[in-house]
Amino acid sequence: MNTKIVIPTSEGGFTAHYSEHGLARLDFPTARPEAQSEKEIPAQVRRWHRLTTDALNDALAGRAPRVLPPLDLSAGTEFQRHVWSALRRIASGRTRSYAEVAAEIGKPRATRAVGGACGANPIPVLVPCHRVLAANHAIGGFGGGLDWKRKLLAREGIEVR
DNA sequence: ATTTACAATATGA
DNA sequence: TCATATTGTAAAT
Repeated sequence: MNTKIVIPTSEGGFTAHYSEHGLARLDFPTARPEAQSEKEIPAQVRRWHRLTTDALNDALAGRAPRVLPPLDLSAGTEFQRHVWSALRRIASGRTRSYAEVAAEIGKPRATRAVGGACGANPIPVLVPCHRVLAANHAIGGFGGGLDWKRKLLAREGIEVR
């Protein structure tokens, strides 16, 4: 049972997908606005959605969200969930290298695999995959588009060469 | 069932 | 500077 709701922000309309366990996915604004499935939005989802909206707007303003909705990461593999929880520990305005993230989850040689997990991250911004840079502080890549990564980093006051 | 490509990086030539 | 081994996934073959 899924619910899909668009979140208007200063950067465009993000699309939030909720499962029965919480926020399952967050998509960057698409050029063409998707049809919004209204139907009946469960009261619980609406509560989560308010938290998501607040958290997203805080994040886009360069502030650390004070509260996050429950995240449903059951879609990922065990390795990916480890990476994602490591990402959520990165403080706003701070960065890590792919190698550091790999070391943190106990697999220091899986740096490239970490890149793969970041690319599979279903909840960008709130799971701060954009705070992961290459070891030399180069920007690396970004699945949602490098422009987004630069913008998000700039909002947090992080300089990239 | 194998091979390839990825948002990497350390190492050795 | 360039080639390569390493690691987890997904996609292509």
